[in-house]
Amino acid sequence: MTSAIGRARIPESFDFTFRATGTGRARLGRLETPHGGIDTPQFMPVGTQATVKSLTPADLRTAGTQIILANTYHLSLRPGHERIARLGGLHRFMSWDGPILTDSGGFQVFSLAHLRQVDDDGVTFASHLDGSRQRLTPERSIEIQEALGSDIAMTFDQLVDSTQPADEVERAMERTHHWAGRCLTARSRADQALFGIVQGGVDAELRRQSVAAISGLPFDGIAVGGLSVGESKAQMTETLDVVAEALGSDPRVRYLMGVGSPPDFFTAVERGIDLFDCVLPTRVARNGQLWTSQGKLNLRNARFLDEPGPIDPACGCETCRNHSRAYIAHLFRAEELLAYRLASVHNVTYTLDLMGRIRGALADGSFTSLREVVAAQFGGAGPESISRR
RNA sequence: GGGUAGGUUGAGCAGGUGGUGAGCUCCGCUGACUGUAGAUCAGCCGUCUUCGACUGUGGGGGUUCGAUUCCCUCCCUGCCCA
Repeated sequence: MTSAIGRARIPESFDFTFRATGTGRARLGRLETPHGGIDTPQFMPVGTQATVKSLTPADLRTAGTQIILANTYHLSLRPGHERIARLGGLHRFMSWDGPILTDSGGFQVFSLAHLRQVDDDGVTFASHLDGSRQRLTPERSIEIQEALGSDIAMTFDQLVDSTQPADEVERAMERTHHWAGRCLTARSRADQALFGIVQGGVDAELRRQSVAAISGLPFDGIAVGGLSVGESKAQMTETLDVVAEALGSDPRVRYLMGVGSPPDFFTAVERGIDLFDCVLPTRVARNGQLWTSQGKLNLRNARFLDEPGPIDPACGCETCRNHSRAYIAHLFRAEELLAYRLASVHNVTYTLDLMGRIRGALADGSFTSLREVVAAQFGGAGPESISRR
């Protein structure tokens, strides 16, 4: 094998083909991986700890899942990536034989900010489980992801929220660029793709610099990170415009990390995004919020206790075929575990169905009207800004 | 029948031994959630004309400038004894 950093081609078992659709920069594509193909635009349910919370692999399959996301940081702490490797790798461990993308732990640099210290070489965490000192570097992240055996690994990056001063955003971006090169050097598996991550906050010039730096490296895909972390919708849209313009005709698959809501998908697909992941569909499901052809429902609201119909008459998921709103509302009140599964089954199905509808609309030219329908259901363009605790 | 401990806002409690009881936890109502330390978090949760005001400590009466507190009486509940 040639040195990893010099390899410009996607690993042998990977392939991404796409075609322009005539709708903005939107593309229709197909990404092949060792564990199966992915139709794009596509959404990846998040299974941080080797499980999409409350769902079985069979549930995921039935919902139409083509690829899931799992997490380097969490799995390295528990049960440990070496243990997962000994048990045959992540696919066998969790009994999911479809494609898996692993996040690098970079997001935890952001979400666990109060438990870590960043330096130019890497990040030291105090484990959220037992406080023990944990070191994550680009090399270490790749080592863990290779042990897990995901189909797609992500580079270790640093993201900052939009409230940070400009020099802090720039410094995190430059670290991300250095770390990107180190990740490429560290990779050793030919059956695992590696995606670079563009950072730069909401500053157009920094984003252009970051696109130039990351797209100039031989990554198998390009991710856009550092969005949906507190900036306004307008800022996210503008940043996606800048990134799309800067990427130009780059043929690699494009992944917008951590997005999103139904209206967000349209914003991003129009700007050339092929892949999404987000905890939103599964997290809000566990908190009683169900996404439907009539918009968002909060099943904790009293009125649902007396409604005999399904969550969404337009949905064919297990939940909607078999259970009433009244029943699910009852399960939430009683804190019965089935509530979480039924709600998650529905929201994942809704989200993946929506992706399918988006692909269909791109194919037949009805994207714009679909976007308007969904925007009407979900309150226009959604919240003015993306909040975060 | 005798004794004893109690009765505080839907429930369970805290507090208060003469000087402004609306405090907590449930329940309930509503909202939030965007590369998951999240089956979580936040607000509200007696009434009203809600930056404030009023009402409320089982019922009634008394003492007092002032009573949840002291006195009388009645009602209700738990436990013990007959």
